[in-house]
Amino acid sequence: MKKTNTFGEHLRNLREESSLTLKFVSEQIGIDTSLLAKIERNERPPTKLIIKHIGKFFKVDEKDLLNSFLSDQIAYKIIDEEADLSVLKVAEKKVKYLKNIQNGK
Amino acid sequence: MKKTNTFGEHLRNLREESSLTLKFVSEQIGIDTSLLAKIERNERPPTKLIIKHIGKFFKVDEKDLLNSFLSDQIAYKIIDEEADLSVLKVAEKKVKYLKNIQNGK
DNA sequence: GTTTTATGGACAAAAAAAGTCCAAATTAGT
DNA sequence: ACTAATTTGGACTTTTTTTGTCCATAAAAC
Repeated sequence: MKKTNTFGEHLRNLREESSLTLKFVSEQIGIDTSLLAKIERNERPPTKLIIKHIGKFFKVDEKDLLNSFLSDQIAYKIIDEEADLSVLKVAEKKVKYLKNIQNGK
Repeated sequence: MKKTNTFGEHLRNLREESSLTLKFVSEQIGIDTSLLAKIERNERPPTKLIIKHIGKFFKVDEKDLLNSFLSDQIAYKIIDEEADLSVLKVAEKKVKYLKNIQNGK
């Protein structure tokens, strides 16, 4: 079974499994070392472009990374709004509802 | 059973049920008419402060409104990232995971 | 103990959000 | 149909947030 990790943790794992330094990876990816470090610690969000570069560099599916980051964002939002998990259920219904509207009711 | 509505739809319902105009309500709430109209049509997000004022004005629970808005945000994000609903499940796990970290593992 | 690696915070530039204004469109009232 | 009221749309300005870098300190490796 797959472990539940944050995006940053996942990224750090990828890097450490290949025994690479922040400096090296950040240079390959084209961002500052400090920024990459913060992304790994979930102190800064990655941009879509950075995610793309990460996917390419580590040869992992970009879409998976995007989804991982998206679920992080949602989780962090729930936490810092101190909201109940039930909003996720409501959100799910709304997605379906809104998609119906987009097509034809 | 309660209908699934977006925040804006809910707000519009509240206003129309009391037969009030955008102009009137927006003045009470202290924002421009145009802005309130956009919020009702989900073209602009309400700020927390605006939500507070709305709650006060219509005498509905602010917390409920905040949750309603939060689930909207999540739903819209899922839709425009074209993500699968499964990210919600992942997000749920992450919330639990992150809350554990915050306390003591 | 020196060199490499990682972290923290301050800062500047760029991007996004917030709100207003006003004009155009739609709806209601007569 | 005419007028007045209401709602919508978009352009614009100001504020706030985000993004990324730089540099100094801390920690780890050698």
